[in-house]
Amino acid sequence: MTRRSSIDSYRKTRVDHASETAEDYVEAIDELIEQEGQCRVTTLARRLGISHVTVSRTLSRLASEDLVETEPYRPIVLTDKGHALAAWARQRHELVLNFLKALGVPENVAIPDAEGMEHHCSPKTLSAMKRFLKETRS
Amino acid sequence: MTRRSSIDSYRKTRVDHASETAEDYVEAIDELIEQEGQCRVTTLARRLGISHVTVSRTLSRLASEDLVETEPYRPIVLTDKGHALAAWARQRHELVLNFLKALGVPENVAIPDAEGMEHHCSPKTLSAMKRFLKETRS
DNA sequence: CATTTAATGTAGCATAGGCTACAAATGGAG
DNA sequence: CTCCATTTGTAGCCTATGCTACATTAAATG
Ligand SMILES: [Mn+2]
Ligand SMILES: [Mn+2]
Ligand SMILES: [Mn+2]
Ligand SMILES: [Mn+2]
Repeated sequence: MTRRSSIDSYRKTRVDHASETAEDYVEAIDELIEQEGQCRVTTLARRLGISHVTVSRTLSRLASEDLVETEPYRPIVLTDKGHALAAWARQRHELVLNFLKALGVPENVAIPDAEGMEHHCSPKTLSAMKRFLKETRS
Repeated sequence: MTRRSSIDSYRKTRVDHASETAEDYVEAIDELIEQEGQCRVTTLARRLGISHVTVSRTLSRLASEDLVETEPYRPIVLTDKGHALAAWARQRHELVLNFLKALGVPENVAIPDAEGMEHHCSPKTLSAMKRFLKETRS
């Protein structure tokens, strides 16, 4: 039994990053549909702070992964799978953000930090955060 | 004043990721030098769980950023700048890990999660973690 | 010291995600 | 309906980071 913990940690982080784009996209799409009734490529690009070209290409990949459905010049639609992922990602994001705020991190720092941290929180870490929130609230 | 918070959060996360490789490399190099007296390409590749080819190429970039010094077939050396970054990264990593453990996350989950989360923790988030550790210890 | 093994480097390929410049489609105003 | 502004798509470029296959250098071993 060699020390393979570090290897596994780095691997896990790479895996987290591989799913990060998909999670952030479906999350943003879901929110935009909720807020504006539909999600267009340009709107999404503005929200993510990147060019519409990158968004368009990434959406093709997400479509091939059965997370979104796209038709030329039409609004972006989430598949059932995409919607489920979005719901999960939104819950997790909210939890991590609320946790940081409860820990005493100012909101203007907690918001950007949560955006990155959320993708690296395993179920047990999320549980610990929930526990902390419950204890703090009482 | 439009809602540009999301844009900035995504941007910040992309910036975090851009420095992540450098941070993890110098951190691992520093630890390997401490543990084994020197750091070789192969050893580093084993530790990171990637091929020696990727390590070798990435080291060229880090050398151009004045973080490491490399000579063909020689051990990897950290520059002063690289060593300073390593010291900072190690401190931060340890803090995040200890924080997660103090929060009640089992070590076998805290270790991999900390590896990714560390890169997204702003100074104020780190301060909040330190505060929590102090309060918990007492 | 010759030979084999291990370490390192190099060539070349792939994917993901940035970009600008330009082309084409859509939809609304006149 | 025509024309123009906006949206979307496409071509083509870049960097970072993964890989395998192979070449070369260094080190160990008999
Ligand atoms: Mn995110
Ligand atoms: Mn990350
Ligand atoms: Mn680290
Ligand atoms: Mn790390």
